[in-house]
Amino acid sequence: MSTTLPPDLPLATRFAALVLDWYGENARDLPWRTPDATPWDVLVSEIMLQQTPVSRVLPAYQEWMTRWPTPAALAADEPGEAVRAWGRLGYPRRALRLHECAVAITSRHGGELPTDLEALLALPGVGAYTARAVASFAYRQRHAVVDTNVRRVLSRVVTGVADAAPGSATRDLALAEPLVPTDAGVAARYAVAVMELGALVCTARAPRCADCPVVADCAWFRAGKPAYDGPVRRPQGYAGTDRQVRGRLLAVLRDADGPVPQAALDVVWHDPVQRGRALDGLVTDGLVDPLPDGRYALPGAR
DNA sequence: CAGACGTGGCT
DNA sequence: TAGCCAAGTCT
Repeated sequence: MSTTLPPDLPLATRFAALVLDWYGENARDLPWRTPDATPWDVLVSEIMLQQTPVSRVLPAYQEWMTRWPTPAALAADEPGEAVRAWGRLGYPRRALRLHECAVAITSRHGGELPTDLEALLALPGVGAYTARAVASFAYRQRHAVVDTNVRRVLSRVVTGVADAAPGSATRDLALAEPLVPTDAGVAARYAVAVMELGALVCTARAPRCADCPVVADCAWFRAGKPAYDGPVRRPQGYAGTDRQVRGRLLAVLRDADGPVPQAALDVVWHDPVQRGRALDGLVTDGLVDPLPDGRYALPGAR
């Protein structure tokens, strides 16, 4: 990567210009980024991409959008079908919330995604990141859009630290805001560009600094790429947890054509106490419906 | 604010 | 191999 930008430009100006230029040549061709992508397309992709890699989202996304191209289409179907189509993307509550989103959008917003941040934030499963992502990517508004990629990039470039400490959304936005270009359209392209840089170059594991367009402005690189020495992140353990049991229980229901007997669920985990707790949790979350006859099913229309 | 919440690929 | 990591949100 090379640049001929004057080195005396303010960091914010240089950073945005360099990242935008890089994005122009290195952006991936993803279906939710096409010019004809609707706000609904953007929202569905954002929800699916929460904690889930692009490679796994791609096939599920294509199938989902073919089946439910509009919020009204999804709202007209049963929530259990959304959970089933979610497949093995993980965190299936997202499927349920996406269905709730579709219902809310259809009933309260005439079937169109709202355009203002407050209304977006009010939708189920839409938080500080996703609301700004939709407002920016779909409506070309000017917002600081901060996800884990952006947090890492800014931590390195601006703060000079290898990784963002677990922090508040307020602090993240304060760090990101000064770098956002003034013009809304430019800001929207900048938002996706910084994320892309974090996803492809300024990665968590083995950053490709040699290919980075802003390496000359990176405080972390200039400091010799010191190792992260901040607060230790909590372990992410999975084996043996309720989450694993929930996953197995739900997989049985996803793969079944209809309601299943208790016995079909009992075989997936040896410990009846943990199994019962996990099943109760799924019912509480609305991911599983206990039927009057003792069987269990994915949530129906009710 | 810390912890819960899935899943699979990569090092 | 075991652990790390992936476009977060909710409580």
